[in-house]
Amino acid sequence: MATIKQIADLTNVSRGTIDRVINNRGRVSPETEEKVRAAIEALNYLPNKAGKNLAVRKKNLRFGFILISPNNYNPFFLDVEKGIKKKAKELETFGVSVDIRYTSPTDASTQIESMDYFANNGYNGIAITAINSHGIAEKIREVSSRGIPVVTSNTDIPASGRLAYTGSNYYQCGKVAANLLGLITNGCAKVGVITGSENVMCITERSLGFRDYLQKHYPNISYVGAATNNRYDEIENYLITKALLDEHPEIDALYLAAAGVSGACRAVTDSRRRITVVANDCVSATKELMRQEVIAVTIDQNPTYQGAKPLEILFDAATVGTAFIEEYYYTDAIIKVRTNI
Amino acid sequence: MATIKQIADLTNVSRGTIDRVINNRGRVSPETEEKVRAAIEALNYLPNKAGKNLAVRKKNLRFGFILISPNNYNPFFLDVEKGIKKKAKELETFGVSVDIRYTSPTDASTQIESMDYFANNGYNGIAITAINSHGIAEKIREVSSRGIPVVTSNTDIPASGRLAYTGSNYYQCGKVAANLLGLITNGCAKVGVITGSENVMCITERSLGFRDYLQKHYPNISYVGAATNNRYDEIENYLITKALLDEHPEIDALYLAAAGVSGACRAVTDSRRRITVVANDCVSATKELMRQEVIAVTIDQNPTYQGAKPLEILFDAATVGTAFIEEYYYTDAIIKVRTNI
DNA sequence: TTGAAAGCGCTACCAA
DNA sequence: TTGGTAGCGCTTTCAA
Repeated sequence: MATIKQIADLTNVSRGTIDRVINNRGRVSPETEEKVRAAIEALNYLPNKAGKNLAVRKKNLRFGFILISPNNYNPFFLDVEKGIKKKAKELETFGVSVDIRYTSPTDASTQIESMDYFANNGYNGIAITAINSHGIAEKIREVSSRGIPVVTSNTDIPASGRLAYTGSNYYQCGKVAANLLGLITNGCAKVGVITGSENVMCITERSLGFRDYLQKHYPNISYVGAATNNRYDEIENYLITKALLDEHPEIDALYLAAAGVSGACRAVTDSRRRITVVANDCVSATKELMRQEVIAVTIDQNPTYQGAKPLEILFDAATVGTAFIEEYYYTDAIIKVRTNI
Repeated sequence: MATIKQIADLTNVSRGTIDRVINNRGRVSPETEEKVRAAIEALNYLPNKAGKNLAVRKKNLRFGFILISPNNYNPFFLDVEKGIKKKAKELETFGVSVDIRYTSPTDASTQIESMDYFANNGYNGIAITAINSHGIAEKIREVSSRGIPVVTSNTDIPASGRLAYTGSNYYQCGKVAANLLGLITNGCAKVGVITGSENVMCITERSLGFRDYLQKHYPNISYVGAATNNRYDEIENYLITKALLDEHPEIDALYLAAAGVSGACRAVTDSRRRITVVANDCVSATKELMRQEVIAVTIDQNPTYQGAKPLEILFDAATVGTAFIEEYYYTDAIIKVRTNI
């Protein structure tokens, strides 16, 4: 509970100099630095957040968020957007402003362009739902090296110099889905999987976790086949699901590893077969389908957190520094059934 | 984003007076008050949290938490305690200190005594995992009317003048448990329920939600019978569960509505029958039993939140005031299976 | 009833 | 390289 002032009194060094030592701003002689550090140690100094929060107003921090457009592509990002806006309001009181730029989930160039825009216009940090592309990785590296921290959200690009990742542990989500499918089918089923483009959603990871867990724990659940949707399109999803079900009349369970639940579920209800459906995420269409008992259970991934947390991380990085920031902020695998949506 | 200073400049009234108006401290003439309120409206003034947080240090706030002892009675409260300690550390930076007093889950007098202790020793707010007793309700009313806000946690006493409640919506938890039991048993089972003392855990609410949902949605699940444990004792729980299972050999599903999973599950494994077990909470014994696939699924209630949130509410009440504080802060019904614990 | 000023802890700036 | 000072927004105290 020591303060900078107390350290100043103890060491007979001015508060400004103490500040320079604490925040490694340089321009301090080795002797005074050592003296100050000793006092910091002795008094067990910890920076006071309230003080910092007040002083940071003068910096007029600005953060940019590059987000897959929820309206044009994937409604999942609606809740991410909610999280962004809520946190942005919260940060207003600290003089922080937040701007969002929306991009396509497939076109890396719009994301790169937005990165440049934020980086070249004085923004102090960037969050991005990053497309899995080499160009993005390079751009993140460049921006980071210019001293602008970047946080990935929802989709990670590990080897890019980004400060942190917030989002799902996709492999685990797949395992949880398999776990539930096993419980619901009493460990006996013929299962099909509907997957999607691997550009954004790390769907391969989910499918992998799903298959691994089934293989290990449920010998009587057989993996019949998978269908892949490479477009962001409910109709395409309907068609590939229908084709899979037609081709495999024995399928009695379905794992929807990607977005596009409406199309897939329409094919399920059209088939008039009794199929246990396990999905991911919890957009409004999913909620409705759970109420209708078409989808039995879904694995959600806390989208509002994925919007809010990156901004919190960037704010912390700008105030208390990057020392205490971890690399991974995984969201829980949140199980939803019709009674807890 | 207006500040008190800006309002002062606009109205030619001093900052102290503005403060008196904003916080209703009185001693302001009607004319100036009106003038100030108009300016507040016009500039859309919102108090700045960072400023308040800094100034509040001088108050040296102290909060008391009255907690059912996790070590002597129910390990569930271990995680509540964790939440308390984490938030207490966080609040240290604002000059706040937090003290915990532990009580029995059955003896109301120790809780009343602790309430008096906190109230008579200058504490600025009290959180309590309240026993359902008339004496407690009266004491909460008394303390509240003395201007010390009280927040109930885990167990509510609505008609007591308490400021807010944080914790489970027990009825909903019961519904979720029934929902899952229905899914896992494919809507066909003979179910028994193990309940416990209704003093603390609102177990009646859970059982009610459970039965209501089964009745409404699963006509082929029959409710065979219930056993009640009135002691906080694993052995008692073992004995009553064993008795229930012996009495009803047809039981193939069990809902553990109360604490005491070890005893109940021992009776289940001893029986060598295949029984689908749905539990509540996620203490370490529960986790282990899920790994062993004795318990299929459990409904958790975010105990750390139940420790942290009451302190946050008391802090907000002491800084920004009680105007924006809601009455109910329900925790989600968190579904846990072996892959997401 | 009102105003002026100090102070909460930290940071930034200018002067030395 | 260091010190002094003003200021972030709010509260409190003392004086008028």
